[in-house]
Amino acid sequence: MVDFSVYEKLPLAFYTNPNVVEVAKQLLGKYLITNIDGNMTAGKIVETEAYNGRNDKACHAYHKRTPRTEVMYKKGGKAYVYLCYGIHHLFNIVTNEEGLADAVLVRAVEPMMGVEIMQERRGPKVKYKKLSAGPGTLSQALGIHHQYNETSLIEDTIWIVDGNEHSFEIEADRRVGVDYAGEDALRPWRFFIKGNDFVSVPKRNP
DNA sequence: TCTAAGATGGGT
DNA sequence: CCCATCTTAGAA
Repeated sequence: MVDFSVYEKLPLAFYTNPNVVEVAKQLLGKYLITNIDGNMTAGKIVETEAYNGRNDKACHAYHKRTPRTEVMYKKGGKAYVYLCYGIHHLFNIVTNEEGLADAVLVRAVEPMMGVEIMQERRGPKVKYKKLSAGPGTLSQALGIHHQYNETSLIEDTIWIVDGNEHSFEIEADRRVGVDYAGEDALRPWRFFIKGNDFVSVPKRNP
């Protein structure tokens, strides 16, 4: 079992980066940790998507500030968790400075710690490789509910550490499920670790 | 007020 | 392929 206490929590400056696409790539290989209901669980981030509030129609905050998207306008380093299809709680990381609404959707993690807890949360019939291989399932596995919207990632409920993993290749492809965004749906803003078993959707053939 | 649609996932 | 399930945003 890995001792995560030796790793440093990512500082606020990591999240206030004005380039959300860069942050989405940098998040790959980092460990997302939660301490919820007295249970510590962690997963390696293996798939992310970047969303830009100013030039990207796929972003919930594109040219509009509403109660739901308000958190994205805050300073980077907070969680944006929203309910999708009335069922799934999708976890995003708010980035950029206050007033600039960018976020990174975490689409998949590889279980690293608390696997028994994750299995318990997901149910007994779920196979290991399906524990956290998707944006809805990883939230369930890590215990992230939309009540954690606006949670600071600099505190001790949900946070991210740098495990100094660099031995992987990054692949890029279109984002999933954003066809409504027209030409912006074509942007290659989904990033994932090549060959990782927990990536939710394989790369399209070019 | 009313309603359509949604950054999904699991089952047939 | 079908559908669960409910908030949100935008229309009326």
